[in-house]
Amino acid sequence: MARDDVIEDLYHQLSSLIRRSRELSNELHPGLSLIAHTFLNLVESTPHIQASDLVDLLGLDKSTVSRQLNQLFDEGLLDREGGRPGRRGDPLSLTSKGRRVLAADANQVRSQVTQWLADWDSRSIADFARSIERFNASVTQAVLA
Amino acid sequence: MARDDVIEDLYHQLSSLIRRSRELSNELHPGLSLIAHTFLNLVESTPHIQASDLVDLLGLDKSTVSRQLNQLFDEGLLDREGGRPGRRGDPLSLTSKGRRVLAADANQVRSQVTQWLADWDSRSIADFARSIERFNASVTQAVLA
DNA sequence: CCTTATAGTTGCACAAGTCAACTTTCTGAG
DNA sequence: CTCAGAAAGTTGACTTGTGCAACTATAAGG
Repeated sequence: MARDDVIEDLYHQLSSLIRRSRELSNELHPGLSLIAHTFLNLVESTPHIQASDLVDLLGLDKSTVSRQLNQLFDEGLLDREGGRPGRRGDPLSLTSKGRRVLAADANQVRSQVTQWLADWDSRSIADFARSIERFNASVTQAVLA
Repeated sequence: MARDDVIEDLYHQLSSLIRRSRELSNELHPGLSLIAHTFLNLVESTPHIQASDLVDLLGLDKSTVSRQLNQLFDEGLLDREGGRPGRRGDPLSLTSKGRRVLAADANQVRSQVTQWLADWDSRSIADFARSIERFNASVTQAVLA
């Protein structure tokens, strides 16, 4: 297969995947949205993370991050250490409810994905994950360049 | 690595990819949206395709398809053979402008992806595409079951 | 202290989707 | 043949995630 065709093919597969992403999200997270899960996950795994870090890490607009965070505050999943909205550089942390919800969600994700991939051997899954990672890195690099 | 960890890892990679999908789309299609590209592509490659086929093929709501199509009509990229809006089962086709725009866009996509994947060998790209395809199929199968 | 750069918030707009209600248009049973 | 009901499309109201720009509050350095 010529390189152009290989690339064309990848593009089509990628498109399908992306088009289905909303559906995947819904299946995966009956409770949390993908973006909420991502936020909670980052907060859990990154001590002293603050809003602006999320902006950088996720490449989102600060307004998006602000609103998303406020929603998580309102739902009682996240804590603004110090509790003062608008306070610059205030470290974020999970509430115990947040920890619970995130754990439950992660569980759900794991079992859902496990079900999807029932007939994949672990090697193929790992290879797939590596490919995506490499792809993400390639794109990042190309965009920065 | 335990299977759970492999799966967890895949999930994270998948999440990153999905989160970036909007960005990817924008890079890829300065002109057409991903969804518009998909529509035009399907219409081009499927003789006598009609709106309801798009609904089935893409798993979208008919209202979404209807609006999307009408936008493409308005932009003069698509033809409703017979020109009667609302007519059931009316076959869709590209206008010459549509054909032109699609070709240009496909070109742009190809060169953009080629640039991203500059240091991948074709084999890896093909493998990646196969993995996504398999993944999509696995999900479909699991959802149907 | 006061100025200024920056973090966070808010208003406005938009794209893509859903759902449900409605309108057309076909079609098949009588 | 006709007309009732199924299917295809359209439309309206709403949701979610996003960006941009203008604004406000805050921290920090001279």
